[in-house]
Amino acid sequence: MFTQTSEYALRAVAWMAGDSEKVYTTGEIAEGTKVPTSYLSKVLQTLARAGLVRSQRGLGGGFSLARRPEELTVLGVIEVVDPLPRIEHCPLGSSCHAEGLCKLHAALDEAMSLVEDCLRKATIASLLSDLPSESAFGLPRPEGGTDSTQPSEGLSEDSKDES
Amino acid sequence: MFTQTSEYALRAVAWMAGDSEKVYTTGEIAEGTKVPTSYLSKVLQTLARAGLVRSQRGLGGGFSLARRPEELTVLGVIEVVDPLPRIEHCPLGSSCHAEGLCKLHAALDEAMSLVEDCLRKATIASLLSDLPSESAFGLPRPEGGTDSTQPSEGLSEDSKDES
DNA sequence: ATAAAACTGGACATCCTCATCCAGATTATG
DNA sequence: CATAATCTGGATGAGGATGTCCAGTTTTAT
Repeated sequence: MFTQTSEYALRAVAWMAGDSEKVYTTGEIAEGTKVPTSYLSKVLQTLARAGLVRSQRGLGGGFSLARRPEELTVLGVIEVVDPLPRIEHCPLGSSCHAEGLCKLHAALDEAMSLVEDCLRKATIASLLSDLPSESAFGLPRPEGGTDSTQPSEGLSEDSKDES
Repeated sequence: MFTQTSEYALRAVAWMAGDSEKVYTTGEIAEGTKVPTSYLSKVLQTLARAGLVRSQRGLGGGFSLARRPEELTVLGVIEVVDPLPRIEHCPLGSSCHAEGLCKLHAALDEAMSLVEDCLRKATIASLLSDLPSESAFGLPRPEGGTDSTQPSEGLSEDSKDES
């Protein structure tokens, strides 16, 4: 359904969101997510090029989330590494005089749109423990639940440079 | 999202449902659905083994639907050729002490379940013209929406041998 | 400056999906 | 029976997704 690569990317982002400010090395993320280290390296590069994570070379370097977990969605990560293949028009084109084929593809694409809607609503922040008793990690989870910040994924850059 | 093979199988079934009693040769189905003939041959074999279509060798032989279009669902065809990969449990298993990973996979699987629900409701019959003025095919579409006829897909055989 | 840590990017290996081809088996027709 | 039509099933190959490896570059610490 989703590609392995997408799933790896999501594991990495979700895991890094556990401490969304920290800088992790590839090896740390690989160990925490059980993703093959050298392959994860490629996936992280893709995420970095898309601006979802920041990369820092050299001693003490690594990867860190470029946005707050509330601003990241499951769909946004997927779209960066392996976009869902929407069916724009019947693959048989103009020659589709066949009975059900256009409707078939419309039905398949409708299912795809349900997936998109569902995963667009799922922010990375929503994946972290929302059980109030579970805040044993010192993470000052941004209060207020689904707050004012709109999950915006497609932006290539924004000017929030708080470093 | 869905595999090419699933999509081919669905094209074949949907196309054959245009005249659900007729016997089609592989070549006819391939031409009508724009699926590579020799690959379609494999796909039809899979459908035949699963009992969704009947195969008949020899001169005058070919493939025909083994069930009425109202009894076939999009999901049923998919499950036969390339089942949707549901995520039963977190792939990280017992070592998943990570924050969001279990919830991540739960979210992904929830999306999958939406797809299943959506495609289970979509019968092959529903892909044929359902414009009420368009009932030119003598198909008494099961009135009343979700009616009594249960789309039952997984059966390996049933005793409705009306030939 | 030097060394160590860490990402970057290209080359390469492996596996699976998609696709083709063909010899063989089955069936209808004359 | 002989022939043609048709499915069956195995061998084979192309291409992409997945995964590995390593030399090169950047950065920090001493």
